[in-house]
Amino acid sequence: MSRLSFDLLHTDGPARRGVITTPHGTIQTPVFMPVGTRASVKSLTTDQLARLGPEIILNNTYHLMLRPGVDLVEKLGGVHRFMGWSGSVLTDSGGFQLYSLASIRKIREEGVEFRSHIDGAPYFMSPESAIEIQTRMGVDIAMAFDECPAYGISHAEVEKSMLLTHRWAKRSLATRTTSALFGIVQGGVHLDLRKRSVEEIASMDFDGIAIGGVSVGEPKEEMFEVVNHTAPLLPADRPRYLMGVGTPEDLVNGVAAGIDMFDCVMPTRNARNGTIFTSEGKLSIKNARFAADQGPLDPNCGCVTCTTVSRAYLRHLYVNDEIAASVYNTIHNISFYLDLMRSIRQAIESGSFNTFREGFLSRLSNKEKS
RNA sequence: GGAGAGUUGGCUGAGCGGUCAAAAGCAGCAGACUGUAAAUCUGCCGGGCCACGCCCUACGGAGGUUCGAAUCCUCCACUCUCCA
Repeated sequence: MSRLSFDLLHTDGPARRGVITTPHGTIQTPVFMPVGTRASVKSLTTDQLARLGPEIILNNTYHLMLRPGVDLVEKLGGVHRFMGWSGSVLTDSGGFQLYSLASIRKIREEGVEFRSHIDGAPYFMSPESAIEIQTRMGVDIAMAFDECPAYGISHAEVEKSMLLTHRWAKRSLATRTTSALFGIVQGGVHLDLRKRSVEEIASMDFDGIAIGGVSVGEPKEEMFEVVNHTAPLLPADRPRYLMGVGTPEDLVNGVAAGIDMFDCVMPTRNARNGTIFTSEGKLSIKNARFAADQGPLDPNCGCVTCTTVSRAYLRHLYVNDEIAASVYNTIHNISFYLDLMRSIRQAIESGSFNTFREGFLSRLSNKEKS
């Protein structure tokens, strides 16, 4: 009973089509994982989420550690049972919060002193405790505890941070037991550091490898310079996970670089903020021009939202702060992302990924112009 | 019939001689969001321009005082409260 297995089914150039197997089922890759930070994909019930068909979602160690706390989650049977979710769960280790909550933490060699963003209470997280927490919560895939450096700091500082991430990676791995564990490559936008980081992380026995430290404010060209440079260096026999990415275009481009897994808050957060992803580009449902638009959000979408309600109704819900606006929009955006990944997988299987990609990107750029 | 309070930009509502095209909130319009401190945040919001400066029209209406008025005075209109 291995923690995790990965089978590479097809390749189409650098693009890969595979299957990950966890104790909670199989995951067809390339995959997009909806983010459910606090054991909830915001604005959806677990049932609503399940109907959309994702095979794996994210939770967050830091947030669940603060509330409701690991002891309780463990006592209640782990995150799956806690939220009534039967698919796979990957947890971020809390490493990203070293970046997003930089003002309320102090990093040391042993680990990090956090202040809870909720009540200011002090917490300490180490690589060991981060992995232990994730394991006790019963997640399928845990992430190594890493430091995600901010964009714009010096090469020397990024290197120092990267080396800490490497040392923490070893300690994370030494703590692995039942949950699968992914290592995280860092190195900022510096290609030499990325290469060194891959060499270090890939030499360890992780169940998968992630590229972290992107989409932290760097220009998109730099992000893809890093991804295009780093992904090909990763071992082919393990899943490759690009953390925190991204837009629909980013997913397509990421797959083209050889990435297997993605996660991003964008479809869920943007849904709550009124931005809708469609086959014709994104739109803001707040716009006055949709006030009397009887059409669906996306004419090419078969989701519950698109098959039952109009843009006019969705705008009305949004403008009136109705909770249903978030629900409908989230259902659609997640559906759109999952459909996109399905199309990508089919394209790889049929050896037409490049054609698919070119068509997809040119369709979007045409929309930008018009 | 008597006494008092009030009338400000789409709405609520500050301002009470210059620094006021007029606070703030709401509404409206648009934008951002990438391992979620986010159902959040940002910008615009009288009109016009040869726009980081100028012109026009504006604080119930009409006059007046003043170098200068949304702010002071007079009259008019309307609204509200209290006493008969």
